[in-house]
Amino acid sequence: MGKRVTILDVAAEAGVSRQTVTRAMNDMADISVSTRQRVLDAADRLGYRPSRFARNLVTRKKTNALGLVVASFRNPYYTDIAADMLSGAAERGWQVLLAPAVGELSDILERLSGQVDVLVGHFGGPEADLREACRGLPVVNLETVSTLPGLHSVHVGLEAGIVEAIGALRERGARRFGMVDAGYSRGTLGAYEPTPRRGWFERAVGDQLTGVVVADEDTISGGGHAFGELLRRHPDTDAVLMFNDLMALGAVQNAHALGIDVPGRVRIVGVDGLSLGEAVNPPLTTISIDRQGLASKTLDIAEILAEADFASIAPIHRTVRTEMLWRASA
Amino acid sequence: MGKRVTILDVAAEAGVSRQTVTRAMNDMADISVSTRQRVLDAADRLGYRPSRFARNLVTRKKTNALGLVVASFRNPYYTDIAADMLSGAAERGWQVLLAPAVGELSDILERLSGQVDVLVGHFGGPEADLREACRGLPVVNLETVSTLPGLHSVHVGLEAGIVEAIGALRERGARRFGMVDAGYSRGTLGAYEPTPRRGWFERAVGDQLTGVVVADEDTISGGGHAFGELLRRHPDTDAVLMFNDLMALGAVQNAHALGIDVPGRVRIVGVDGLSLGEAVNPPLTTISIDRQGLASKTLDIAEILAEADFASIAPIHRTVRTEMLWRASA
DNA sequence: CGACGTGCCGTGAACATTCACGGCACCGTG
DNA sequence: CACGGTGCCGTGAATGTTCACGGCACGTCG
Repeated sequence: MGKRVTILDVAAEAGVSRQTVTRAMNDMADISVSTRQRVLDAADRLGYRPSRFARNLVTRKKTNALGLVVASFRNPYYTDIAADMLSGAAERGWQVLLAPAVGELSDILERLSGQVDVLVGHFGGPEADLREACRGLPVVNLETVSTLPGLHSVHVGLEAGIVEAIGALRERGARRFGMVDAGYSRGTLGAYEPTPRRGWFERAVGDQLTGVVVADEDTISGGGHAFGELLRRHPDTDAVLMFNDLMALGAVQNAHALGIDVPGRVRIVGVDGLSLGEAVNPPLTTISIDRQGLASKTLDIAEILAEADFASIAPIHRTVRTEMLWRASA
Repeated sequence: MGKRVTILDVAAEAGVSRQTVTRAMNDMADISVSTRQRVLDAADRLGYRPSRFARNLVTRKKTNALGLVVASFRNPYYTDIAADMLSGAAERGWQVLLAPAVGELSDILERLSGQVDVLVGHFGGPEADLREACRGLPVVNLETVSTLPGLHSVHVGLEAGIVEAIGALRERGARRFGMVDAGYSRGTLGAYEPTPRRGWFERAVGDQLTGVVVADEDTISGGGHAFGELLRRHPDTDAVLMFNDLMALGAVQNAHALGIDVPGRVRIVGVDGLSLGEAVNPPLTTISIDRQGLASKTLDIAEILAEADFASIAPIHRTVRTEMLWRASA
């Protein structure tokens, strides 16, 4: 049951041929007004809707589809990127299929792989797994430089941004640096692995490091708690780099609750450049990531991949810059 | 150029038949290991990827696709809904195609209509337009009761929530009520049309109304400014309903900047139930909307629509309840 | 030696639609 | 009447893949 109603059913119902139904449905010429109406009525009566597969199969309009795996919908950073990706894709005539990053990577790819032409997302896991999971499907890895063939990437030049931020903080008098890192559960549960930005931070501050606290959660409250913990353990800290803006928001919030003057006693810097940072007191200073550039560069790569023969294509890598956004928290 | 590489090309390259290529690609039985490898190599060499259209055409697995039009990516309320919709859809084996609500409605629908089975979104415009724009495509209208056939809806019982909130505020001593409404540019640019929730609010407060200010922007800062304006014009206001949480965040923020005690002098209540409300000082009291319920009910309807014959189906309407979330701002 | 099962592979059909082309009736014109 | 043009409609072909089935070679067993 649930037999699909095809164009032939409509044709029979209206007493015409397939082609005439097509003409009626697609507002084409060579059909009389009465016939068109009769066909339309029949289609309506039967609830006919052309199969999108059969249609796209024959009129291969090359309507490209891009599969976007969103790391988290609870962090505006990712939804901003998704938004930019969506509007950019619409401009270029691309379709976007979205999937949340829940469950096993292989499951997600399983769902998407048959439906899209290019896969895009923040894939943290091992490259080999990723490459294996989607054989033949080109992948654009966001914020992760990949080396395997078939894996392209858009990288964020955050290291330079951190160096710049630390330098500027020094000019403003900061001498004792601390950081709140995010828990990176890559693989085994609860296993903490330092994030790349922690390494860049530690290299930048050198011996002026007071300490690093790893937050339990990649959230506002998680960042707030970790910030409090950091200052409890290292009270002499006078500048803190928060893993991202969301957590930095919690830090500013918690500093206010603890009666810690920002930026008087502690300067707080986030990463991302969320506009949400303007809504807090004091407004958040942040290393802003050009999310729009990230999206457009990704789409550039996607377009190249769609055009090319895919067989003979070397990994493409692009980089977006960061920019200091001095507000008031640092 | 750009000639698509089909299964026949791979078959020729590997010196086998179509079916053998299928067997190799889909990990099927009845194929020797060496042949499979040879086919896989050939496919890799040619960059072959099966046409998703042809595949889905023949194995009509009924992989339903849902078109989701997201009103705004800058408001967590909508991204929350999208997130719930996405994960719910994944569980039910649905595909989700996302489109941002930019440009003309007809353009958006034009892009999506050929690709999806059901359309879902916050469509504000006139029903007739909507109905016309997607003939034959079932639509689930979010937060708007629709009357035309083919237009189903999930409605939020916000009126009851507002009544409950006002009652509770009265019990807490509030006597002078104000509201910040959102500018609703439906149709002509800049034309303000009162939102439904303004009407519900005014009916609930009766003669205890001090005033209503319409915000320029549906944002944090827009809400903050409007809140300030409201208190400037009606200093005796002791309770304010903000159009949504995002704007309420701005109100709390601005109250702090203006030295207005919350909830001491003014009680502030938002609408939506965003977790973001916890991150501000004082935490935001809000009329929480069950976004997850909204998403799941929407998917329920979508499933019914996908099963049914569509022809003989009456408009389906569901309602989600609201729940007061007492935090500290009221 | 013949019958039968099994591993491996290939061919016709089907999926639902659109495109290209051809046909039929009708009308007007020379 | 012959001819060409036009409005309307229908038939073969094509799209790229999978499913159902059939065939061939080889080995085993009675």
